[in-house]
Amino acid sequence: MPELPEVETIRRDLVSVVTGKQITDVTVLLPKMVRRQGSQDELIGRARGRTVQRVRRRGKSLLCILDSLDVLVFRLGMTGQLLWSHPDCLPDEDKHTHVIIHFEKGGRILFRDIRQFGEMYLVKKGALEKILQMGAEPLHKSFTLEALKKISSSSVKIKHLLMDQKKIAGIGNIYSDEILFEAGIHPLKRASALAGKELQRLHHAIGTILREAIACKGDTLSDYRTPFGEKGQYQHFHRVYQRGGETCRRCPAPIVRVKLSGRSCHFCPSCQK
DNA sequence: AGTACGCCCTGGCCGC
DNA sequence: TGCGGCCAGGGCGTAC
Repeated sequence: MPELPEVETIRRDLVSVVTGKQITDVTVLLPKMVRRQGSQDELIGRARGRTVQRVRRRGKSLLCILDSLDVLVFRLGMTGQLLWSHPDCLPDEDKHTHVIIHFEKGGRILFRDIRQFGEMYLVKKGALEKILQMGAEPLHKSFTLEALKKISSSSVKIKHLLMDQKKIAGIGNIYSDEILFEAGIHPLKRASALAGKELQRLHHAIGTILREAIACKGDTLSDYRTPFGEKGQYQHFHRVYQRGGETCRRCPAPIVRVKLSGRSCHFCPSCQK
């Protein structure tokens, strides 16, 4: 479940190996992973021979900006991985490897995805924001308390608001639970009902939790790996996520788990009001 | 406008 | 040992 901290970790690793490198070919093993293109051949044709100028991230999407000003977009869904493979350092492709980006001198990015919820596509740089339709970048300096206040005017549950990619980009089920615990806010509370102090705590918690998780190289509950095959470490620091029934880290109450439109939601009923 | 649910999909886990 | 059934859920489409 790569969320912002995991994708940011992937980005930081990939920057060092693909920046300035030429894409020599693209192998598509599972065509449905390539979306929005007229055909997979169109994507292959436009990517082949181009050089990666920059590797960026927007929300949970990883972006490779090519010298043609085409952008190669990867969305990893639940179980997507971008693994760096080189003649001197495995891994090799397997049945879950759906696309391979070949680089000069033998380097490859393997796009693996066990559940196949991910996707990739190529888009003109100028059309990127319109197609992504993403909200604020929570770690960007433009994401001020005022910006959060504006977003929070709706009456949706705050847990849903945090996970709404059109409002705030990059937060998923794990980090929304962790952020709300850190802020001491009940996940079912209406966004518009949050007091000024609560919004302040929420704004602070978003930055704190996401930065903490990036420092841990993300969260490996099952499938997530960095491009170099490392696991993240943030799972060892969960306050609430997947701790249903266990004791709260701040008080004697047990962590509660509820279902919220098909998603699990964890919180401390005593610390989060 | 908000909410719920099914769909896509695989592997892990449980009970028999 | 194996097999059916259920669960996990990001994002999207649809229904209420």
